[in-house]
Amino acid sequence: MENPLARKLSGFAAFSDEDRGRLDELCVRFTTRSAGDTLIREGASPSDVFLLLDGWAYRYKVANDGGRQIVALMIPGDLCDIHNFVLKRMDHTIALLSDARVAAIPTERLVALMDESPAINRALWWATLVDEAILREWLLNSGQRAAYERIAHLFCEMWTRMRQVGLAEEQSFHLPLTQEGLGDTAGLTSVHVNRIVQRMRKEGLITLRGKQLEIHDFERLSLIAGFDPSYLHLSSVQPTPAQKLAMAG
Amino acid sequence: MENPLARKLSGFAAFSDEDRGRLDELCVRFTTRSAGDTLIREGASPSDVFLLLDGWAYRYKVANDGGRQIVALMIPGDLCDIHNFVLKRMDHTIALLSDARVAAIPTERLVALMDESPAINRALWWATLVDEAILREWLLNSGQRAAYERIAHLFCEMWTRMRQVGLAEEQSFHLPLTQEGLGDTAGLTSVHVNRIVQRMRKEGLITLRGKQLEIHDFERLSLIAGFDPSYLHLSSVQPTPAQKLAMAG
DNA sequence: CGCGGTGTTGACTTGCGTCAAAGTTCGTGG
DNA sequence: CCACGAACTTTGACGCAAGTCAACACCGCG
Repeated sequence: MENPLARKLSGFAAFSDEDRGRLDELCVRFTTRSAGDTLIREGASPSDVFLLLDGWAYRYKVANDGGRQIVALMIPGDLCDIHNFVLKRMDHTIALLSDARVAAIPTERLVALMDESPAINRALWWATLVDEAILREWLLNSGQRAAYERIAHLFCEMWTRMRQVGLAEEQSFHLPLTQEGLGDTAGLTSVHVNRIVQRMRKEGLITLRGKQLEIHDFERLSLIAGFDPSYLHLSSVQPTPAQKLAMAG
Repeated sequence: MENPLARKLSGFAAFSDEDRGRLDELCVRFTTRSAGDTLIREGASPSDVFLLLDGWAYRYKVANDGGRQIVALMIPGDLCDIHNFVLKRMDHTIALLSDARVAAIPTERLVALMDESPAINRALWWATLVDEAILREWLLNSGQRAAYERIAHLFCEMWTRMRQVGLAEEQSFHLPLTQEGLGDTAGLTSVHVNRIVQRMRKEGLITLRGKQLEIHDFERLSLIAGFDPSYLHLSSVQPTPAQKLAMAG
């Protein structure tokens, strides 16, 4: 499967050949950008919507005291900002975690596409609402879970999402985040993230080396995290260990 | 102004008389519910979208250990779940914080409306994207701000939103949240919320009594919170003290 | 081969949680 | 109109998870 957008959206629904063609068309013109590049800055009013073809990006906001909060992680197939077809100003910044190929889609093109195809329109709603659902889960993560569980949850989510777009192995995937990046995502210090990663290693749960994360025991990890993938709203998901446990108990 | 949905959406754009009529039509059939009632339960697949005409509601999720996280507060004019026209299962629960009047709009009606009127379609996208923007700000709040700032930020946001729909006085508004509710929203214990509220009182910032919040010094409060309302994407907002400071410095 | 960005470790501090007991407010029914 | 109980608020003593600071080690890259 070539087109990562189609691959992602097909987690929600199937498309006609015609729609398939329209989606493919969006991906043909792209540029290559390097890790660390800022795609869209807070306050800007971009006229393009960016589509990640390859590599990782992230949204972040900064607090008054300079603390950075990563509010979303984006992987291939994710649209960087549908927002801008309605909202005038970006309320956060988007930057790249790794080198990436990025397609810039003129906003009008996307709007036209939603008019042309009800299926695509619906699929874009789906993608937006899933992003929102992920934010809710992250808020639960930040507000209610201890650091150890939080990191476990983040690992489970990213493995599941990478899996869905065909970019994760059975046990491992590329995770281009430093420990500081993990901290900024989970609302923790890099020092504390380090201690947690150490502990996960000691307990045989994971290997994390050179931006490659290997999960040795996904079942145990998801139990620790209280991870239940239903918030990702994928059309077909297996029940997780946590769910099975809930059903049994 | 009668219709709270129209009042809210007009924070984004003006509507033709025809669209105005369509929006009014949505509000005619409503039921009255009491504080504490659950509107939609996690896991359900509702066939109606609820519109809050009156009173407050909230979305929440619970963690494995029983901790409750409030992931959204809803005030009159807010739509409880556009989600369900695309997503099959609710990933969170919606309940009432106060007695409320609620209009149930059949999902198909809403979908039809979006087809009939591009302006309404756009406005609903706007409302959804603003909800998402609020979630991002809450995540920043939870992840990066200290407890005192967090509560201050919550107060600033809710005053601003209540103001926008015409339900806040110059200095005060009805806030039907217990201190435990504030805690579940901000990721804090009710005990700690209490200590913070005490401190805010001592510093002359607020009066909080019997679900009525009075903000004596919004400017100071928003400076403490680092509150910048631009994430609410209202069409016309005054620059805040925090913004003025940033511009000056 | 050296440098900058990471990761690792230890000692120390602190904000917030926990537990537990009073105090207060409010709605309800006698 | 009062009495009662339930829900909410307040207070204090204490513990701990996570932050801070600082030094050092590692690793990959130019």
